[in-house]
Amino acid sequence: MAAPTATCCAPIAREPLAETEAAELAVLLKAVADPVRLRLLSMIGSHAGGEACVCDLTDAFDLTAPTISHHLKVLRTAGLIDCERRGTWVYYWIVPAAVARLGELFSPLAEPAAV
Amino acid sequence: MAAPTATCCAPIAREPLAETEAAELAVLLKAVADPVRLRLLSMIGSHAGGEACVCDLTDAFDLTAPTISHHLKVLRTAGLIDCERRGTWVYYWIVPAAVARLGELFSPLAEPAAV
DNA sequence: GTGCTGCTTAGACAAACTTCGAAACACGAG
DNA sequence: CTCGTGTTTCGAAGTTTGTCTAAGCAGCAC
Repeated sequence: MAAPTATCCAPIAREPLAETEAAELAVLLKAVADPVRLRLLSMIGSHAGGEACVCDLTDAFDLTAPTISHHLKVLRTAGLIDCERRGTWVYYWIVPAAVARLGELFSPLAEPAAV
Repeated sequence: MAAPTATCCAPIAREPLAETEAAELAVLLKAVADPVRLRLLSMIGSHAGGEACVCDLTDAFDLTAPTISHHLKVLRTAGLIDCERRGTWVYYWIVPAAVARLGELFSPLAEPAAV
């Protein structure tokens, strides 16, 4: 930390991800790094009208309702989806800005690394 | 499970993520859903020449060498990075195709949900 | 060959995550 | 108001993950 060894290779010229930002993005990624939540997100996103109610989502899985509710809460806490109660049912929809941030994250890394 | 209630909303017209594919993508996402691995990936990707040696990566963290090696192995197992030993040191670089797949995953969901 | 440095593997443990069952809350119907 | 349905919250098991120490393998210097 104090004195670089200077025997290996050049130090990192540009450190694109600070420790704080990495932790913040990891929370976002961890929210989608689960098969159930990934499918939930895609179901909500591909649903006609851009909204899906919990009952539809629950029926699509072999999981109990509390489990689905928990996963939805994780996605909502991460800011990836939002919800509203309309009468008996609760409807969920995607927050495009948050999802777009994930997509943009990997764009610069996907290129073949310029000098 | 057996009989759909048919009282709530329309069934999902298009289910974009099959159970198998979701599980496969979750493995990929879980590999980057960690602050340390996220920073490792960005460090390797932003390093001059597109390659980074382990000694540089280890020095940048307050973690022991085995821990860094473990995280690198997770990224390598996921196919996101590759490595080669050249003499004393081991060099890592990014596999652009694998990273690009992550970026493309969120593109259709980031749009404001067509009808 | 012997010793030193760099990196990985193996095993162990604490923390976090996923899932469940039971209970509580919200809303409409009668 | 009371009841039934839909959804969330509350604890509690079982599993996975992140980190460490100790040990092993690979290559350079002498």
